[in-house]
Amino acid sequence: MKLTNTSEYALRILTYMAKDPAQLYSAKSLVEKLNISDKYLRRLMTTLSKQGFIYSIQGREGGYSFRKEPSEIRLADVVDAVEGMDTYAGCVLGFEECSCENPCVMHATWIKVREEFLSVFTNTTLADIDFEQAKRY
Amino acid sequence: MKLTNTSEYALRILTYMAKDPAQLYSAKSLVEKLNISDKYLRRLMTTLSKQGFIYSIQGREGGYSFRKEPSEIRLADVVDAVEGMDTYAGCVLGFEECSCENPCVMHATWIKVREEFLSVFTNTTLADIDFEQAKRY
DNA sequence: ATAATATACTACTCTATTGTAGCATTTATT
DNA sequence: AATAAATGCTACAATAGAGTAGTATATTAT
Repeated sequence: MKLTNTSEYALRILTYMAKDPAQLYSAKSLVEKLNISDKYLRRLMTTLSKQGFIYSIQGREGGYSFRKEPSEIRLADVVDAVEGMDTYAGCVLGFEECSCENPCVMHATWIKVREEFLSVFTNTTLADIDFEQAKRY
Repeated sequence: MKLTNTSEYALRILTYMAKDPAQLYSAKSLVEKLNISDKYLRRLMTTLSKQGFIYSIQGREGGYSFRKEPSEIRLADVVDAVEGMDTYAGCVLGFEECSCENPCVMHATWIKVREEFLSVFTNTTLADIDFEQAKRY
């Protein structure tokens, strides 16, 4: 029950930006705040830009800002964009053919966990985050 | 929300064996049934043996059988033995210092998912599996 | 125009997981 | 004792994710 580092980074970045969504953020400022390596963050920002979450503005005084409203960005959308959600929707034992109609022995046990994950990640947007309760960023 | 392949394999093997827990299983029979490569399965069986879940009986007519009762093997124990549960207990954004006292912005959202996972995997043993409902194995 | 400052792109390296090959060891059967 | 059939071990190969380096491109201020 662990996202890839890349998904973690993407969520770190976008949740950080969502706290003040109108601002323009430079790669430099994000790197300093979020403890992600410079080059890797830049590459990820390009991905997030191409996926339509953010604008990237090149040149001096450039940076990144939201293209979509935070309320229109679900956590699952972010994960899906950078690593794909397919893995998270699959069988816990790794069987391709597993489904509710053709379940593996773990299916009934696992589905409770999987549904909770999918439910939280599809029903939570960047605008739903309670920034006040957090002691970080 | 995906286990490693190795964890998947370990659970495939042990849940399969748990359906008829008194039996002695050869590596060959497990490979044929469970679609795991021969060498990798053997290595994994040695790990599961060293971790105390199963006996391994060498020589002709050898094989593997349960050392612990299936009712004493929790799913979390299996995952912990082959890949460690630490990753699954951590912060969704990857912050080392994240906790309920010092939460990240995603903490409240993520904890619901994490607790469901930990609860299911620590409260389910190999004996709790409903083999009748499964259409596989 | 030029310099400064920002992002974009491509290719490479590093690391951990996963998978494979070959040989060694063990034990029952004959 | 020899053979056959099983597991054990060590080293290597393949792959994917993560991270790095260097160069190219774009834009603004002067």
